[in-house]
Amino acid sequence: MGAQHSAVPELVDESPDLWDEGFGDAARRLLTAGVRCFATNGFHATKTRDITSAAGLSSAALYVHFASKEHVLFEIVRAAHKSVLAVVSEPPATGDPAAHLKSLVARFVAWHARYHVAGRVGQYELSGLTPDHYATIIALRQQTTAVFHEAIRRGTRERAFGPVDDHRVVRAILSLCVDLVRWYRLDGPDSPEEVGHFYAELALGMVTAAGTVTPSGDGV
Amino acid sequence: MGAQHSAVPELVDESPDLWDEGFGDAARRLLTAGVRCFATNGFHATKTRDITSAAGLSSAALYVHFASKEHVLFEIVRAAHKSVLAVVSEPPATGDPAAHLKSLVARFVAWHARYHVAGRVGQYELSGLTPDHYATIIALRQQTTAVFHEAIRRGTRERAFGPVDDHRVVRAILSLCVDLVRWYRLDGPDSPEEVGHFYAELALGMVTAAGTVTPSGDGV
DNA sequence: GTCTATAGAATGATAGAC
DNA sequence: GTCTATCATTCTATAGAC
Repeated sequence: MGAQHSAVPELVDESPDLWDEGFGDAARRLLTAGVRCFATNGFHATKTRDITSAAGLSSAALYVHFASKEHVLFEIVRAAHKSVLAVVSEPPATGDPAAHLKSLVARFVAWHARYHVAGRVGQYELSGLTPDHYATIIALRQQTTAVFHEAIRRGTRERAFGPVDDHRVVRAILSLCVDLVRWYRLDGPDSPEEVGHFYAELALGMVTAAGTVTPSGDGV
Repeated sequence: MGAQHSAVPELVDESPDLWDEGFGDAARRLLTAGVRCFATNGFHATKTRDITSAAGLSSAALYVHFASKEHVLFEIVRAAHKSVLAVVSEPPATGDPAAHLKSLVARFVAWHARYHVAGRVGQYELSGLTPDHYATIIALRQQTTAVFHEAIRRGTRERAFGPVDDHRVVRAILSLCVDLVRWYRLDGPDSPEEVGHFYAELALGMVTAAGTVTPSGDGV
């Protein structure tokens, strides 16, 4: 009952590597193989032999480059979250709050489209991490979330957005943007940048037209 | 390295059972225990003993009620998807396309909030299913998706919505609504119905104000 | 239907040669 | 650094008593 009987479709992944310069060639091949395996079948369903054979190595070779299977997962998840944080931390081209938010969302979404395979692992395989590694990832994720909070707060402060609920809107935008790793395909009709622009407009709509609903209450 | 060392936080789940009337008391306890285990640690990380001990039974008792661990997963996922389909299939109270869509989204979101634990399993553990069972679930999911497509198409047909891209908007709305199972807590500030109403407004904003972006193009 | 005991298979990680 | 061989463990599922 291994990966060979998997019901989930194969993934197309032509995205560039995310790995640190410090990794050698064999280690990078193991990480690349690990992403594919973990994204398709999950961390616990992936056998160390699945990773090593996909990387063209024997089963023992993994332990020359990584302390354990969990360390392979950790390096993948950390690289993904560091890459996302770097992308959202780029200064936007303009000072307008609406354009600022749109630029932020477009970059965030384009990343998740291009790296949708690594994005799945980074979002859905966190339960395979040790508590220490899990805490490290959550800290990185909070830095990314903080960038969105600041963009929203700035828009409301400068009266560019409606009186939206900060936390609810940020959660909604992040949900919208992250979930596309579940369905996006690089061989589909839309490029990562096209999806990014489309979702940027949707996000702006959340903080202007429909986002101006009164916080709490019974929703009437 | 079992569930006892898990890094992920405990889940609060006070939602009613989803199980068919055909299941006896022990089988229902096993399904309820299975949902918690699968949602917290994933299908493959969950051992049959985790489920049976949480249900107050010996490890062999599982096989009296289910053919395998995978069958427990399948019954859980099927029950969740059937319940969702029933909820979105309820006829809305009004004939207005905007109110129709809002009612649909509100019900869909309230379900995912109330059953967020089962919702996680239904969305993120599908790779644990056999190909046959996977196909059964995908068929159920497509019926639910079709309800959203029809609601959007009706709004554009009757000029109540902007000229939105059908598939892109449906995917965006479903992403927004489904992803909340990753973060929603029943002991948080918002009730399932409150989140449902809030997200209904966001979804309406997607098909009116910001949704009227030109399909495809370079996004300018 | 539930239990104890265990068969049988698979897996993460290691030993040691080259 | 890579390999072959294997250990020690863990886990699903079954056998058979009550």
